[in-house]
Amino acid sequence: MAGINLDVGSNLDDRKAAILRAVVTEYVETAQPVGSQRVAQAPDVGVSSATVRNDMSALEREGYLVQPHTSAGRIPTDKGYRFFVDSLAAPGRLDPSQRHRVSQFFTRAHGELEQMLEDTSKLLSTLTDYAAVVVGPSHEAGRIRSVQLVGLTDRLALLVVVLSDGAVEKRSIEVGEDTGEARLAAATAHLTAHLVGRPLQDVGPSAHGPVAPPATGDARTDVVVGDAVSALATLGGDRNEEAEQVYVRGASRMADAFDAVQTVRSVLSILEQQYVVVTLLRDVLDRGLSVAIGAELGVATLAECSVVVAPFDTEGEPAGTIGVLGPTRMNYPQALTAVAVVSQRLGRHLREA
Amino acid sequence: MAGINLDVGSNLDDRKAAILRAVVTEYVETAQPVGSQRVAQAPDVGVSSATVRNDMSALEREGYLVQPHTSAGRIPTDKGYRFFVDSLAAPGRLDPSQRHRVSQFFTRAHGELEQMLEDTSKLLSTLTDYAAVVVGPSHEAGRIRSVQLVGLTDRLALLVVVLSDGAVEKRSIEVGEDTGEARLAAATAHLTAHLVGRPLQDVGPSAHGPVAPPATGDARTDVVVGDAVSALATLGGDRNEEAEQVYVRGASRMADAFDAVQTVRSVLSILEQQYVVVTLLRDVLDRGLSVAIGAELGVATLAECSVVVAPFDTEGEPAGTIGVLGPTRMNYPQALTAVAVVSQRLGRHLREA
DNA sequence: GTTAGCACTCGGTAGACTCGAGTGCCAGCG
DNA sequence: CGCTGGCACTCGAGTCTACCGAGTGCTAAC
Repeated sequence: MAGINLDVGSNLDDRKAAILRAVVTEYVETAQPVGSQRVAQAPDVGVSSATVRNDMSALEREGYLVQPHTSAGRIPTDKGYRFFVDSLAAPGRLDPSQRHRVSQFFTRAHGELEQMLEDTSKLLSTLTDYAAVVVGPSHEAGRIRSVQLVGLTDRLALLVVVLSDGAVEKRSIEVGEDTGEARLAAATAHLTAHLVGRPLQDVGPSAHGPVAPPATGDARTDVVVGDAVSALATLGGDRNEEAEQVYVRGASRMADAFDAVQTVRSVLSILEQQYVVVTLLRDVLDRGLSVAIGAELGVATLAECSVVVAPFDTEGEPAGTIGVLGPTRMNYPQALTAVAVVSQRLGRHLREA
Repeated sequence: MAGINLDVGSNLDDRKAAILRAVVTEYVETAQPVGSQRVAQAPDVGVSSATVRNDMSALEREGYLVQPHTSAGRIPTDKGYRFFVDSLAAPGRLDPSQRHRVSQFFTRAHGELEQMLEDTSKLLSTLTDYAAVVVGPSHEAGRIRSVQLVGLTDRLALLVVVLSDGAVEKRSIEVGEDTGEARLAAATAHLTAHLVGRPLQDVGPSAHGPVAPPATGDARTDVVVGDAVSALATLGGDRNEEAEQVYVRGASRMADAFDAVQTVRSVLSILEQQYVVVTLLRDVLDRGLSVAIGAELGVATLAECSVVVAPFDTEGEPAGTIGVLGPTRMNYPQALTAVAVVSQRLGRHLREA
């Protein structure tokens, strides 16, 4: 009956929670270890520094805080940040100037999806002052909407495929010298007749499983068609693996976030590996999180980084992911609202376009 | 008659030149100010350290070297690097392991131009350990090879344009709800008939100058055609300004090159502005240079950087530019050969593809 | 349970000192 | 005459010490 706060590591005293919040807030702002005195001055901590000291040493024992050295202030651990983030209310509103910027951006926005996603990444990066990532829709389920062979030179033709989601892919194929426009047109017609409407995945070099169109009756045309189908197959293959559109912007801002050049270097080099970044975001979402902090990311070189993510969707369907990568010492409330607002508006914008 | 080396700033004594070269080489390697003793040990400087000292102080007077502090070794100035670079023989050969890597790369290389250029940028970056830039061909002179309207949804169609150089561009346009496949096909046929073969630039909204196709006789089809032409016009516009394909890779390597985080930050932020990077490379080439050193770049924040560039061409025609951005303290011989070799092989590869 | 007070810790800074790499200059040598 | 060995000098970097003060943990009092 007496002890309300005997549980270790899960729930905290109201006061301890307030103290922890104060430490996080202060540390995020100043990047300096926070002392009891300063915490005692925080508005929603109505006790003396001595009391704060007691609670802080308890918080340290419970793993929420650490001291860089004896007799220095404290800084939050990953666990401390985690508590802080979990205790945040629903994302608030952006400050007016940022709201304005976001509005401007989305009312002025135009153009193709790719451009849109890239610009969104830039926007998010400037809003938060961290690196931003936007992952576009994966086309896995795309159906072929149009197939066309366009002659470029005597021996070179371009296969252009339009998928149902508006993506356009191309692949050049070599053709025999005597392949005129007529034959290309015939091949195009043949491909169109047999492949439009099918999922890209289904197309492959006949034999086993994947669909290939039947012979046309003209041997040379068949060769062209065959080459085109092979090209289509490689296209389908490519897309499954890693062909998601990824836009990482504002990586340079990571240089401000850390003062060890070595850290900057390793973080940047991660950001250059798009595949890793995508996996990272996906993992976080798969775990049902919207924030991953330090070691939670599971990447050693990102031990000092956190990620804030949100999916966006267009017509009810999940369409992609946006996220922010910053130091663990991140302004989480700000980042969370920025990510939430942008993902929402992006989805809406795409739905309307 | 007597004084052979009275000219200041242009030609140097053989010995002074050797000394300067030694300083540059040594400094590039160690990043430490170079003392007379060490220079005296260099193979092609056959004099004592005292003599070297005299020459070094002369070189300092002439602006090729500076002392960070009295009684420290010397480091090269931009002018010193410039002399060093100008005195280099024609680019040599890569070391065997790198030759191997380049060969591997180009024999295995396949796929579309864009992918090729991006990969080349990565290659160049790993070869040199600096940031690499590849600027693809600008399509300014591209002629329209194919125009096609593909229906995506009831009210959305995609305009797909193939240009003579193999580039594919798309733009979505809104259409009336009752625009069926038939009407799109009609519009496509009409556009094809009137626009294929024309330069993209020439296409515009009728009135003045630019070409627009005549009316079809069907009002609703004309609307679609009109919209498509407008979209084409914006496409042409976009491309002129900044639509060059730019691939900057290996930016993270800049973090190793400097130890001031501030410098890293500003260099990275330049690299993120593709437009600036492209302009930079173009300027260097326009000046007829293949290397620009420090202040020569004309960008204050790149005072500690140098650039090595080379154009590459496909069929005699200049097709693009590749380059490397590193610290002024750069391994110029290495970078020069890497850039030369890669630009040459890239050109050859594209010609053959 | 909270607070004021106090002794204690220890990182960071400033000053004194040393060490040594590197210089400039000079006198002597070939 | 140009090169070289020698020498006095400079000055940054590293080491050591002392000191200050922010911050702590503990204890005794409220």
